Amino acid sequence: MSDPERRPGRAATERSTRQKRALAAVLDATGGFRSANELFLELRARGQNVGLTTVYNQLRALVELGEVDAVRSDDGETRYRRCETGLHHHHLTCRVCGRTVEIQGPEVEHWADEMAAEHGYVEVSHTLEIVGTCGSCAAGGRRGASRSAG
Amino acid sequence: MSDPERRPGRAATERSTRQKRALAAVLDATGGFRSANELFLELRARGQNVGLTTVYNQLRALVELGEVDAVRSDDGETRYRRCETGLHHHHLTCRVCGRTVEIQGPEVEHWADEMAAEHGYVEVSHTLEIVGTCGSCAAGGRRGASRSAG
DNA sequence: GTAATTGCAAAGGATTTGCTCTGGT
DNA sequence: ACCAGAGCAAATCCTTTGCAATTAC
Repeated sequence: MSDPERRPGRAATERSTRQKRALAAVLDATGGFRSANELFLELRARGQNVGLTTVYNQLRALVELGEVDAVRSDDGETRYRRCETGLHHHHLTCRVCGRTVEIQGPEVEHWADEMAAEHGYVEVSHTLEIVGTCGSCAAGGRRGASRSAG
Repeated sequence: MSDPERRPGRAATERSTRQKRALAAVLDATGGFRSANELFLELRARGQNVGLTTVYNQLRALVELGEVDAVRSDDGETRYRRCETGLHHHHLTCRVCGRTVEIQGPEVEHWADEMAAEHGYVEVSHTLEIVGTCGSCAAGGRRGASRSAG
């Protein structure tokens, strides 16, 4: 009995493998968010054949460990990127170009906890997403018509 | 050939139908976000049998028309709610029994706008969801739900 | 040696599309 | 009548799971 949360066959982070190292390298090399598939492709491009399943498994493990950030994009994909800070933070995303900025708000965290406590809620967690049009996109006169087909 | 954007068989908003009215009614009745399936089930509960496909089609059309807001939740579902043109409130939801409390936070609204402005973002909107375990549920059978991040 | 890990094949779940029938105007 | 709209069935897309083979330690 080691970890009651672990299911057989699913990845954890106990042993160092070629695949884990390769994925970590790609995550390090890319500053922004990437979908699991993009990471998978990038690994191939680097000559590191890592199974898509493994990419997903590792990504999930990393998210649980808080080492990677996961965000759902409008088209249904989950995009990942290495966390810049281990702290809890939120994202400010541009609805046109997708540029994302990590922001922190102690006030918000506090407010959320306070509200929850006030109503007798415990084990609270929250999600806050801010979407807007970034300066460049707003200036470029580009309409927010990035909404094309999926 | 009237609307070049429209594909055959897909819903628009030209004719009034029983289904559209039913969906609109449910959206009106529920202040918060609901998944397509929840709306579908709610319609059934009301004795209004509307196909799930139709719910999806209408929801999509409404989102495109800007009458409904769509947000992706962490578990992969898209949740919808009628757009409110005024100050919106947030929801504090119990992860066990689903009890929901409406809360308002002028500070948060302000903070979000401030953050966005600070980074040069305009036309900002945000979504905030707080999830926890309410008093009753915490007192009763507790679960080791480890939902984090957000 | 042995449990952790990989990754193919297949399953799953949400959402969309093909297509045909229904119904609003 | 005529075409927007409804909705079943099947297809898609992203992600997870079953499980046998592989590999780190």
